[in-house]
Amino acid sequence: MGRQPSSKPTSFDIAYLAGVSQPTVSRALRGSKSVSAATRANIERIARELNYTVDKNASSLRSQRTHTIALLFFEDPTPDESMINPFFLSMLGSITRQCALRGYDLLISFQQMHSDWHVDYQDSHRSDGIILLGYGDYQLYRAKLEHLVEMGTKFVRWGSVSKDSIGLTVGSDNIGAGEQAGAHFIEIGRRRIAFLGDASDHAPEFQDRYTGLCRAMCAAGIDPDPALQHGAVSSEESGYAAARALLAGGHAFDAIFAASDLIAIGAMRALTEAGLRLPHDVAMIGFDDIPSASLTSPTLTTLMQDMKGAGELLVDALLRRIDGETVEPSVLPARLIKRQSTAV
Amino acid sequence: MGRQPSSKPTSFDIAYLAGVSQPTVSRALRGSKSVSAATRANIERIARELNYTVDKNASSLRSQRTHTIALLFFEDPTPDESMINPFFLSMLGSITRQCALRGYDLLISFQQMHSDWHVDYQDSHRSDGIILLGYGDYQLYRAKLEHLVEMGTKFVRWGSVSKDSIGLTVGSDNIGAGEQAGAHFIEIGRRRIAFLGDASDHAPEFQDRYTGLCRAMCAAGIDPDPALQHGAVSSEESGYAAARALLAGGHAFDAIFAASDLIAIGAMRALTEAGLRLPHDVAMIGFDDIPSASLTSPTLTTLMQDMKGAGELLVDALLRRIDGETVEPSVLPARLIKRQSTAV
DNA sequence: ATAATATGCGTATACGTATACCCTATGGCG
DNA sequence: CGCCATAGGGTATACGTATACGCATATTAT
Repeated sequence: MGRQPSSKPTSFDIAYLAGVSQPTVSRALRGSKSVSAATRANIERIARELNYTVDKNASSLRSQRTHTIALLFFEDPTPDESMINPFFLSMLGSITRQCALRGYDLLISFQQMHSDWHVDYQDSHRSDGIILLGYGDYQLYRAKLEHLVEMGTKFVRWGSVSKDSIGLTVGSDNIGAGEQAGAHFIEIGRRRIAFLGDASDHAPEFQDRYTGLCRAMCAAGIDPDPALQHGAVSSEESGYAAARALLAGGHAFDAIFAASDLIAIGAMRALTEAGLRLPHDVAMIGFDDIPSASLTSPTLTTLMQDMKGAGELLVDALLRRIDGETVEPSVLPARLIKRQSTAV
Repeated sequence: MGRQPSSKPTSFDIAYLAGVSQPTVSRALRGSKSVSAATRANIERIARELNYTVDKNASSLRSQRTHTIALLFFEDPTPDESMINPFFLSMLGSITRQCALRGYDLLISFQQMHSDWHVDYQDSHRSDGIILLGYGDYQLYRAKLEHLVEMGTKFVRWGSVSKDSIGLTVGSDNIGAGEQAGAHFIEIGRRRIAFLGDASDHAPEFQDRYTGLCRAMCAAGIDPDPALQHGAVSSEESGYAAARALLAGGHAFDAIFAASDLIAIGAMRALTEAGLRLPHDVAMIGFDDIPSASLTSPTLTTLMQDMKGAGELLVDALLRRIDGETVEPSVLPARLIKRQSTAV
């Protein structure tokens, strides 16, 4: 039976049926305390019966609040399809869930690092705030972040948390994680520990992981050898190349700390090809605990970031910024997952 | 120098500066042909200078078009965090890109299959249409899809394409893919081929894959043995359990077609534990070509779906439906990726 | 009993854009 | 030279909600 009143009901329709004015309907549904319990109940009942739902556009236009947050995802190296870092994908899950819980919609967009996202999204009133995710050259990033701050845009960023980082940042304790990796290597008797990953200030997170590693080594009285550090971005190929370079360097090593699991997987391939046995000849630790980490042979010891906590924290921090609070950066601990690649 | 006019510029501001009326600004920026080239150029220049950007809410409210599409993602078995099928995640990439290309925003939301998404999203005017993604019990799904159709909601669904499927569907050629798997097994001399995956009408895609397998076997004069089919949902644990059941069944088999790579990976674990050698004793084919498929040992032969094409097709089909066209369902071919698990 | 609140709601209006409609000036045509 | 079509753009208004005010009635304080 088509009992369709021909078009979607508005707050006027339900006001008429409830015998009140339209503003009262608005107040009732938004939970204003200046409407009596009886009236509110009646309005809610009618609204439910009519399948009424607040028009998001009208609501946002009037209140200047969209109840939507935008997630901008950067992919710097690969404009090609789909080889997204699995780590961010799982964070996506917890972010969406957290948004839903808080009654926010999530707008998502993939961007090239060099595009003009900072202009476009700064405001066409699409969202109340922005979450920034992704790796990429930090120095490129920097200018755009500054622009956002200048424009007063509300945003949170996932990345390296330090005093001089721009805007509000949430991230893993990369230094602490690096220390864990180093301590674990030392515990199993390794002393010549290599690091694969960009350790410059173009990649602050990787840099922090390296710093942590060095710190652990120093604490154990070992002097980190700069010759054992080779740059790499987070990809399998890049890890493969870095490991080849390390081998070609001719400096002895008995352990590798890779700045990401993808790097580690590429490196393992290079080492295996070179006839080295893992973990006997070279122990390996990765970073992220992507699903593939438990499928490599040997299975990969790695540092698991708290993705669930990360998503929740990012959303929470952003919403508080939107509400005008001053929010402090926060840091999440990482957990070492021991697998075969460090089992001696 | 803060030359901020205190608040975001509106079309009135730029109309004033251009010496025209507000509607002319609107027309010029939307590309109406009833505004002279000179006027339009002038307006566009001023708009750019002021960093003017059309207010999405006002625009949508007036025009009743949001230029946004919603992506609803279902996860039936796991309400827990993050173990999303990697296949859908990579489709996400191509969907977002395609949306961006077409000038649409993408709203994303994860849903439990049994929640009331069909009511909530049907329209609070958040989006012009919906893309539905995810596995789950099809019979549960069915009723909600019918409701959507009834309400006139525009949507596209990723899934099994058949005559009786509800609404507009885009999907892989699962039957053809199953045939490819079967033909490949037969080509390498296998005849006792098992299938791991739900083959009932609760999972039409898996059912189609099984149908294709059977078809290939029949074409080769082999009679499919129902005892070699064991139900499984798309997860590693489920694949492990199914393979255990298959082994326990006591019926001989020399090949397994798994309905997904996750199932295949779980099954490989079970077989290895049981002392079977792959591919010598049992050949294996999976489905999806997730990143992990090239990391298992042996590496996994699998069917790769055209995710890039899928995303594009989904978005394209939906936009055409939104524009009122009648759109036919479409089917995408899958490609067999041969790896070690079928290399005899 | 009267002034001072508070409660519950109606009136009016603003949010910023898009579109239906109308008007003017021009040019082409007979 | 009068008529009509057309280009170009102005006027008025609608989209559906949220909020600033104001105004009764009910409640308390004095």
